[in-house]
Amino acid sequence: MLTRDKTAPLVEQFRRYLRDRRLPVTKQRIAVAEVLLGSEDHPSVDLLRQRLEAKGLHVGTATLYRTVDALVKSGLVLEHDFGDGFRRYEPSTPTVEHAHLVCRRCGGVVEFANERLARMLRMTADEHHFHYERDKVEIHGICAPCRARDLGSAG
Amino acid sequence: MLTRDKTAPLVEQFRRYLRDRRLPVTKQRIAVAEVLLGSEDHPSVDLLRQRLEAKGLHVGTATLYRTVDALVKSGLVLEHDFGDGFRRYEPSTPTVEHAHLVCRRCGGVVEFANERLARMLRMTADEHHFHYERDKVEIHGICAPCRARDLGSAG
DNA sequence: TTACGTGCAAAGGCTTTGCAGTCGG
DNA sequence: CCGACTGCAAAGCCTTTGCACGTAA
Repeated sequence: MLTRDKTAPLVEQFRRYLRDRRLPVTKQRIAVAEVLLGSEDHPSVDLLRQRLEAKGLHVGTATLYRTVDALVKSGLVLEHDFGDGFRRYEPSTPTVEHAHLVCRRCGGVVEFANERLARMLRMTADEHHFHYERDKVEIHGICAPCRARDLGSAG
Repeated sequence: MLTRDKTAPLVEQFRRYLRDRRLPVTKQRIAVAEVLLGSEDHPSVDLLRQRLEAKGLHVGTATLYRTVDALVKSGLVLEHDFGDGFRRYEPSTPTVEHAHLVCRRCGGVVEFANERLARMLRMTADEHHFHYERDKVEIHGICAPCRARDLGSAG
């Protein structure tokens, strides 16, 4: 399966991360890693739980949160807060800088990459003698499908 | 007092906003509006409560949250979530586009304006057939004073 | 074996809601 | 007067913590 091909090496990296600091590689941790690192969207902890459940895997809430934390600390996963009242996560693809288009109608998130934008932000940080660590760029509004739906029904 | 001069008209706008939709102009609402619209930083609800208390004004939690909501809906106040676990607010100054530099050491927030950045984001939204409503740009890292402190104590 | 993980349930922190009493217009 | 507001307290939601038991190495 093609998806497996992309996910497996990431899970392997997580295994290494755990081994390197002499932390046990448990089935729960691997289950969470596989589901999250194999996600192509921005799932919340609750959504991850649902996906695990769907695969017949039950992982306790605390373990789920703790494992997601570990994945974030390992650098393999990015944490987001789009203002939904909960956090969302995504596998981090270190080479591609990207920001998010967040639709307030359907809650959908589309990614976009922009080199110039990234450079501009680093420059700005420099200008303010601010040590850049990371940035967050979001555009909030209505996505194309939702716009079309609006036009279809109301206009 | 000079600060008063900037705040008063904003409070007046809020009064109008309330009157326009036949909502009561209560002393609590005006108290919250004065403190929030007069803030030059990004206070949380809890900080607003402290500032009100300091002025000898007690406003119930629910009322405080509801009034802040009203101020956000009126467009006079912007809501932020910098990932502290709570929301922060600031008077919106519609003419000045600005983004935030958030220090993860001291929690301080510095604003910066960037026309080009703003234009670029609108363009990006367009390219994705996304209806732009607002954006959120944050740079996270360590601010100059905290960097200096680090260098001073750690070498 | 032993340190760390796991799951459950309880606690926490911020925010919202329900309701009796109160007040602006 | 009436509809909306206020304050308190309780509930809600996501997340973290405490603890007895289990498991990777």
